[in-house]
Amino acid sequence: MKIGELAQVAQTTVETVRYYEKEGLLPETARTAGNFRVYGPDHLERLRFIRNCRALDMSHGEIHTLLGLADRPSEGCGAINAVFDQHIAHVDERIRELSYLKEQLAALRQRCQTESAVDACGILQGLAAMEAGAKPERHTHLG
Amino acid sequence: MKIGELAQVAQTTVETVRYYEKEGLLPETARTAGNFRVYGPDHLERLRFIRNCRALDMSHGEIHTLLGLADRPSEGCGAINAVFDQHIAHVDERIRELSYLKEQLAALRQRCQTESAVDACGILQGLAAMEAGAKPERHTHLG
DNA sequence: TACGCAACCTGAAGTTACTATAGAGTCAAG
DNA sequence: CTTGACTCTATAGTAACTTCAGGTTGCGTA
Repeated sequence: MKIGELAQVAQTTVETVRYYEKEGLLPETARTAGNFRVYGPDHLERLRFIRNCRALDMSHGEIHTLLGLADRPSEGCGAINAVFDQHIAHVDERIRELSYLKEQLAALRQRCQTESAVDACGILQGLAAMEAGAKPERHTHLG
Repeated sequence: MKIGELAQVAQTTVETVRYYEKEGLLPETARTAGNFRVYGPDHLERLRFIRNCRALDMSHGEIHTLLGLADRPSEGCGAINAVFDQHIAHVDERIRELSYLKEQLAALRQRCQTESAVDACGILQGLAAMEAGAKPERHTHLG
């Protein structure tokens, strides 16, 4: 099949497929006489794998590692589990960060329940007065 | 004061300050004879405000809107509350998304508790078999 | 056979909020 | 007068794409 069909059955876009090829997540394919990319079932399976990893918010680096490990079946899956566990830790940490943000936001929101004048707006006052301190280091690639 | 001191007291970096100026979040300043930027207390207050908004993961767009509203005190703070509420909704939505991800990840992780061979690794099988479907539309700028 | 149109090709630029680097100028102290 | 810290501008890099410009290919049809 050609790239358009591949993209469609894998629920993604043509541009994304070409991008994955350029990034080395998908291998370069054979071409037709007219220079169109030709794909088979293996490519589809790999693309589905990648899209599923992305749906779980894994980074390209993590996916690349996973694909490499899957291609070397001799090594057992301990390393795979490790990548996975680390990713779960990333998600957990981001959830904790956002929950903390939500608390702060809720506290600020409390400060302006009425349609008052801007000078008296508790939210603006709060935003000006907050002491944020240095930003915490990122341990996750999740935004 | 000069840019280094400003950055230090606002807990950020010189590069970030210059970047905010270029983006229009901070106004252009007066310069010394030697072309160094000169800042006063107003600049510091505005920079602190911006950093606090960023600590709450607001986008530059949101901050720009907020600053604009704060500069026009006539209009009351209803619009400010609206920006704020929408941002809270963003954070909420992202927490829900990540919680769902976490469930899926935990379910996959269940499938490989042992140090088995890669061929039998339940995680890889799960990643290949998942039906992710089209990616949900983003209603938030949070990653 | 010629035409139109959808699908394909490459390469480059835009997105967000910075961070990092290069190369040059300024200024106060010793 | 030199050293070193600080500042300046402009440019490129980050992640994971998306968008765009400008040009082929290939199929259906008149």
